[in-house]
Amino acid sequence: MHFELKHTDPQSKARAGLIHTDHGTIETPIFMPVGTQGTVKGVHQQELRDDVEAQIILGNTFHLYLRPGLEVLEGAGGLHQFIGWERPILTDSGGYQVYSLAKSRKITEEGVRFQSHHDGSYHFFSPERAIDIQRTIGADIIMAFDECTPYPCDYNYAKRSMHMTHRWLKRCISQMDATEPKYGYSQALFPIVQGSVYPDLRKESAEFIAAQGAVGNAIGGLSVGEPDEDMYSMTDLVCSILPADKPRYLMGVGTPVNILEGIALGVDMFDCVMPSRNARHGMLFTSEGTINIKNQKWSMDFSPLDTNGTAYVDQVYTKAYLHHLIKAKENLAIQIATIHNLAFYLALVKEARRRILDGTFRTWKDEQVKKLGRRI
RNA sequence: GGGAGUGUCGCAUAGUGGCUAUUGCAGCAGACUGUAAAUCUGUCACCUCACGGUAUCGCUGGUUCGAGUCCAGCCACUCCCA
Repeated sequence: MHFELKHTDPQSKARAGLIHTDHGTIETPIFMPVGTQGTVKGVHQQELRDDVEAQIILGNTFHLYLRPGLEVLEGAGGLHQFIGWERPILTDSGGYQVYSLAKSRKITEEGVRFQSHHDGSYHFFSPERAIDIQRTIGADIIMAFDECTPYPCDYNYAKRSMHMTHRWLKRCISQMDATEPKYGYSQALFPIVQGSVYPDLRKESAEFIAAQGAVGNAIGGLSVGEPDEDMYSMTDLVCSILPADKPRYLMGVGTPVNILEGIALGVDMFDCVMPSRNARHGMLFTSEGTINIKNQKWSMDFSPLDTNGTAYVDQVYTKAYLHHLIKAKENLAIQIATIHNLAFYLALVKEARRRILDGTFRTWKDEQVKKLGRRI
């Protein structure tokens, strides 16, 4: 994998580039739909490719390891083969589950013991194990095993955790060096900056991560409940330290506004469950702002889902129809809403890229931020 | 005509003498950020922005310190026998 920086916006810190992988090229800035269990919930792979126009999707090491398990994944010839997705895949290492499944795990220097929510069995994730599993899954980009700290997070805890994540990173790198890809194409390891919302910790972490010389770098531990201002200031600080010639991935972010602001600060890659999860819960992100399609007020609104939408569902289906489908708990409601939201996110970053390249990003971004944050 | 049974906030339910009438569904809203989430939370008799106030268990009486609960009459519905 290698990154080709095409242009940096002189009026902001936004960048446009290309990430070349063995499964194809990704245009940045990019949003990556989350497909934890080998599926972006509610969307067919063909729709993901042709309607959403996803260029890369995520999988999750912890969840795929628990089910279907490594035997199946290896037997299938890797995750791409297993799920019928020929474009790039990125896997999260399980570091987020250290945060989200805090009730059922125990952290030590050696690694993390998780208790399965399926059968109560115990599973130990070390940095080495996380790499081995990701070798078997076979994603193009794999993440270092880290601890995603919560918010708020005590300074001393954040500091100790960050140093442990750094030590774990060294072990991940060693394990990468000691192993080979299993399916004939290369895999790139991205390390992750931590440090909670503390500038001195973020600076130290970013410098440590930058020094590893990885082909791409990630910012973790944000969008866990902290104010947006903290997310932006930490992102800004970290981006100023991470190398400019490598892609920067802001993990778990975010709302359309978060993403535009992140792009303006120099972030190249984003992922978030928000467009897919919220779609299932009736929340639509549109060019005019967010709407809750479950609200009674849409029952007689026969206008298209999103007049400015680029996906076919935006023009073919009306708000009243989607309102009806979701109230009736029809599966099609989830499919339409998810395709819409993801297509909206992908169109947003595509337009951002175009604006960066033609020099109109900054003013366009400021206009969009005003519109997209609205509730209609 | 005779007999039996049932009436609880839109629907369905719990409640047979004691504190604020239970729960589910539907309805109306809200939340969701590297997915244990097609989930969760609130609200859901009436008035009030709210604090708070006023009611209510088919109807009317009665017994009782106290009635959704016991008694009587009436009304409605269901079932059985003619």
